[in-house]
Amino acid sequence: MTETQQPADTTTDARRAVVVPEKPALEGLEAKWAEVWEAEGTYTFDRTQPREDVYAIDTPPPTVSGSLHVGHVFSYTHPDLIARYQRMRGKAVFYPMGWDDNGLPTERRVQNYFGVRCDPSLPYDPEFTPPDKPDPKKQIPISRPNFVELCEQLVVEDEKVFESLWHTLGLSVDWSQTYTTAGAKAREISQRAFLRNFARGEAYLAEAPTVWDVTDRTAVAQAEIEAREYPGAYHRVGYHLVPTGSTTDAAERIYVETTRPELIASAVALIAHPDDERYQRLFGTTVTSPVFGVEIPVLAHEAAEPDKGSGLVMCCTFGDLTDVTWWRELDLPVRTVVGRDGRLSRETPEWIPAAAAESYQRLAGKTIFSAREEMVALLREHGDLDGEPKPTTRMANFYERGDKPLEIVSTRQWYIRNGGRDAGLRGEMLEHGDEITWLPAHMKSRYDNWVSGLSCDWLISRQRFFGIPFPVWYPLDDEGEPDYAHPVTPEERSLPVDPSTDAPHGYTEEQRGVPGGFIGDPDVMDTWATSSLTPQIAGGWSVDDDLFARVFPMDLCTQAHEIIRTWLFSRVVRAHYENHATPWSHAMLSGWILDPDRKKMSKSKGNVVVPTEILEKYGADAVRWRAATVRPGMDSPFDETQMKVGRRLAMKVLNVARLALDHLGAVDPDPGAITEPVDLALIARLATTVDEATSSFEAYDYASALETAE
RNA sequence: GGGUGCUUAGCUCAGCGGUAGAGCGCUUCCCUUACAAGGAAGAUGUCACAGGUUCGAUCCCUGUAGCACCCACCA
Repeated sequence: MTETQQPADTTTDARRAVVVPEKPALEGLEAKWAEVWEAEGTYTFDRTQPREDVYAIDTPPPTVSGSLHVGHVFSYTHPDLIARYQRMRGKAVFYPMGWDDNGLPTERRVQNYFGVRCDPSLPYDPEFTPPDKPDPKKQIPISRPNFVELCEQLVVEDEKVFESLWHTLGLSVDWSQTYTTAGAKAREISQRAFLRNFARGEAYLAEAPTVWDVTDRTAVAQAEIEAREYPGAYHRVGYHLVPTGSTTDAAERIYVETTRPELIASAVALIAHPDDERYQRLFGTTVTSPVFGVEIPVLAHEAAEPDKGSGLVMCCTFGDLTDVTWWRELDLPVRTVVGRDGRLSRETPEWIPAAAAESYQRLAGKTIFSAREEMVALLREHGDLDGEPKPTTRMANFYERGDKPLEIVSTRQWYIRNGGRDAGLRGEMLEHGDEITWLPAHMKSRYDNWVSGLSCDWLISRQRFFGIPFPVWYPLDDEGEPDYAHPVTPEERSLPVDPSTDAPHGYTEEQRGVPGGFIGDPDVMDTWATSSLTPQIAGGWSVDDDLFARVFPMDLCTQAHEIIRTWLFSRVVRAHYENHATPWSHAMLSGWILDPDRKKMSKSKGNVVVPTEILEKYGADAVRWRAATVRPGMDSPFDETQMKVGRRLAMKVLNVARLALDHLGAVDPDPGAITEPVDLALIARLATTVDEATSSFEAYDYASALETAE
């Protein structure tokens, strides 16, 4: 080939472009049809239909502050496939879309985007405008109302981006049925449901040890905890058998192995298994803690494992969840040293003897990490550390979005009963699970597994700023102390309320914070406490009961399998209380889209495929085709070479249609007009295909339906 | 430690008690205005492994291994 020659296929293409003027193309079809569907209301829900002619879908409201990857695009295609099938079957399809703009992810995004942080003690500044170039190192403190304003401003922008993507993907959503999880309707419904839970005793306020994230300074629910490996070290620490005036005496010691020596100041007991022969003689006696000389009992409890460490464990209030059990069952005192900021308290606790106050002050105000180092130094100085710390890797609980291990602190929080402390209720929750058709069926075991393993009620309050406030105030007594036992609640018709700006009935704003007056509950509901009501919010429970009666209980919920324990379960809880019903008859769980190395796509791994690019390159039909080949619950590696197959198929369908319309002319609609044996055979074959595809779709097996159709 | 799923062609996956399938990829050839292509032909598998049931097992049962995930696990 010489330099002047063109590659053969290019010349062919060029020639075609001239000869075939109207080259069929997929480009631009998404935008064109999205507009037509919108204008004609093609997917508008027909709310005149009775419940039996309606097919209602509960889809996950995507977190708008996050970013979407191609996995979302795949999983959101799945309910659309079902929606389109049900529409073809004549159902009025209720297919709303929500935006999750609530909670911590939004707060974090606002902090980073605008370079601000919320300081609730500041007054509202109506003049405030965020800096043009935010400095992430120097966040500007702003008031809570200012912060919330920025949140609301940002989520509107985010929602536009998401809606545009869903339009491009061709989801047959009824865009007049959108909701947000932080909007006025969601606030009203969330608050109403909460008030009814409270009135019926299903929601309650309790002061109790709480799993606490020191970074975000908020309580965290059991469902949001994940165990991760975390490096630590065993420290062999000596407790003194004979209380002595001086902790440096060579008194007889017994040893515990702890990874958390910084908590020795909060030790309330040493515990061994009742059958552990090594410690029989010590049960019922007291020992003194190293360095501090605090006297604590040696007790027996079955939860102590003889083969862990020395078999003798230091119970602190609180080091871990087992400590909470011991504290409760053995009636131990609370000796908190770790504060909500993750630092050891600055004041020397009152149970530390005066002689040890100086030692404690070396730890005071330090972070857990620094306090641990200092405590090790103290133990060495006192001769109470046996040998060197032995490095180990252990499992520690983390907030799923956090990067420091969770602490346990005693705080006052709102809970909703979910069966975690009530076997009867737990049984009812399991029965709801039995009523759901799980797709795939084995996903039910995750639900059963989770519900059966619940160990506490559902903690719904968060010490954050952007979220739905609890519609609750507390009266202040003559000393100005809140009376938490007698919360004041609003009338339902005044919802939604913000107790930080609204005064309760019977009080005036001047009485806020003064003795004899009131204070508002400062907390907000966790995002799951709101999204647990998506069927009620989308369906208009308590605000549009006619609509709700036509769409609830719903037919289908679709979601990712990793949020069965959070979103799916919490909706079962709320529907159980509010509607005495299982919220849907079917739950379809999507798997993950993995990268070519079979790793889950995630932003932090940097392996995400951006959906806009892939939609741009191959078109919505190609992406949808690929999504439809992935069966419910299956993980699937993203393979770009597969995209062109779907594109080719879409092109084929388009061209077949053109052939039929342009070359064969109009088809006689009268079936009797078809007499040619070949035509009849083809039509019979088509009928079989339709039958097979239909029965696949009836079983929610869109992948088989696709296979049949192809 | 408890639980779930998976293991079939180079890749992604169907399938099923009766001689192994699709798409992509690969090889060879044909065609060049419905098709950012099309058509025809072809190669490629101890159906993870080991037992058992059966006339017959890739499929059912038991066990083993590997991979993935869920739950529990802070001494």
